[in-house]
Amino acid sequence: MHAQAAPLTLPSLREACSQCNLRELCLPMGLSPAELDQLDQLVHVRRRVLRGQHLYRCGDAFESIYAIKTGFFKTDVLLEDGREQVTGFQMAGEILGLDGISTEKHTCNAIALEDSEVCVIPFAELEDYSREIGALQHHFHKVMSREIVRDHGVMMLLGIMRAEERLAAFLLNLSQRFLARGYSPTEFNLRMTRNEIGSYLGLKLETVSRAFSRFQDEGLIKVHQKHIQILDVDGLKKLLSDRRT
Amino acid sequence: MHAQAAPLTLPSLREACSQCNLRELCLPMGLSPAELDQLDQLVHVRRRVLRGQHLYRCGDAFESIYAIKTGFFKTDVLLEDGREQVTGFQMAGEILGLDGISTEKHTCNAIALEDSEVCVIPFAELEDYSREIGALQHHFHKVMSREIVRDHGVMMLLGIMRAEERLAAFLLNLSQRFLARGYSPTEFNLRMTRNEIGSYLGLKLETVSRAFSRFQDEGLIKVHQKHIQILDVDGLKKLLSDRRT
DNA sequence: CAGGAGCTTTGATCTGCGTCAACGTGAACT
DNA sequence: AGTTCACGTTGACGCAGATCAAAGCTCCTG
Repeated sequence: MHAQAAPLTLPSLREACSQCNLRELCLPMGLSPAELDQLDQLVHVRRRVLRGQHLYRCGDAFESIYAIKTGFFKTDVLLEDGREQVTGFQMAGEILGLDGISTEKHTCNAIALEDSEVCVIPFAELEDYSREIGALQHHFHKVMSREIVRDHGVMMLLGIMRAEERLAAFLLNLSQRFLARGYSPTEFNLRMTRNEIGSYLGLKLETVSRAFSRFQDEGLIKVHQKHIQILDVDGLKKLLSDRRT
Repeated sequence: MHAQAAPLTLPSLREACSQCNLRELCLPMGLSPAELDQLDQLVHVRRRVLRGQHLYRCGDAFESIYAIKTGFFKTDVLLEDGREQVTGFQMAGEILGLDGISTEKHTCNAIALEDSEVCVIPFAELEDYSREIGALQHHFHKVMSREIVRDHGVMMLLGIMRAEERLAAFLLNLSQRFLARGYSPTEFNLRMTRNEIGSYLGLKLETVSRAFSRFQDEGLIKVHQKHIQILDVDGLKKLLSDRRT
């Protein structure tokens, strides 16, 4: 079927949830120290996924969800004719695989955009722990709900925004997520190609490229290939609210 | 704030989950009779929502999710400038309000498209019962996951399909859902306007209207105002696969 | 049953983004 | 240092769907 990195059993608990610096962004958010110790039992396998490799594919049996420890992913759905809809970009602390719960098969592909490492969370066990730890149960529900809200945001992008609004919203969203992870919100490297951005935003790569150039001409950002510097956050935000009728 | 129908305490258990004819579509799906009896304790308020009224609004505090007992809803997000993105249409047996879990505020509006009745499911209590009834917990997770998968489908509609493909997909989706509820999959009344369909599909109402007319000219459907008759299901399906490059 | 409001249909025209094409750029090889 | 290849930029042109406009249909209300 498909090449899959060998699962990696944890040699120690040094990197267990309780010690992980992502714990306040990730699934263990808001758990007490005692509860956190319980959670350390849950995550006992980690998996390395090299750039370009699939973490899972559409149609794969669903058994686990994944928390990104390091790296960057995209999820996409492919049509028979080869067209691709990128449904999201995920970074450290975010959860992958929630789509598989409903049918017990994954319904999209998850592909690493850089060398990455994920914590494998066996779903049946997560449900067991959730029944014991109310805070975990509740937080997991929040994670799923957040994904639904995020999807609604993407629908708005795709349904009612024009090209430049979409790209501005995209940049601002990345910016915030980098900030939340302690990185610069104004200067970062894109991990995805123009084509992937376009596929996410419902645009062609040429349109994405032109919009980047336009933003640069207007002094909103500085772009050099994948390197982005945001010079005028408010200017970008204004693009979102200043919508022509 | 906003007008709200008075909650309706159940006078009897005649319409409790265990007796409800939607139980195999709705939250109680797959529960044992004993578990079903437990669930009857959970749903003790029902609410009537007249056509055009809001079940909840964006910004309202989140306390409950809702199972549609009868009727038809839309959910939407409004932009300051008045533009609307319809994020979904919901019918009997489907669950509303999952978006509110993440922030404890609703992030969209839910509006009845016909006089409707919903079962109010206090969310904190649902979580309590979920911790006791594994099958309920698991099914609730499936419901949330299904919503995520559905959203991905909408992204594909909006991101990569052309106008007629979107409308065909929309009609086929409605058709299946009516079938699952024991109604004719080939003849039904739309509860939403052309404008609402357009807003859902990322199209203008004129484009929706034209696409309906074209489908009719091609003998795929018969349309008269809100009444739809599907004459050639396979023809509609073919529209989805026969995508031009 | 007249008048009007809301929705739908249809035609004419416009435009934002897609498409096609050519060229530029940088990183990873030899 | 030169070659290659994937990715990005830019320009010219075309088209799907938006916009503008007008008229028709249905169902309400007085």
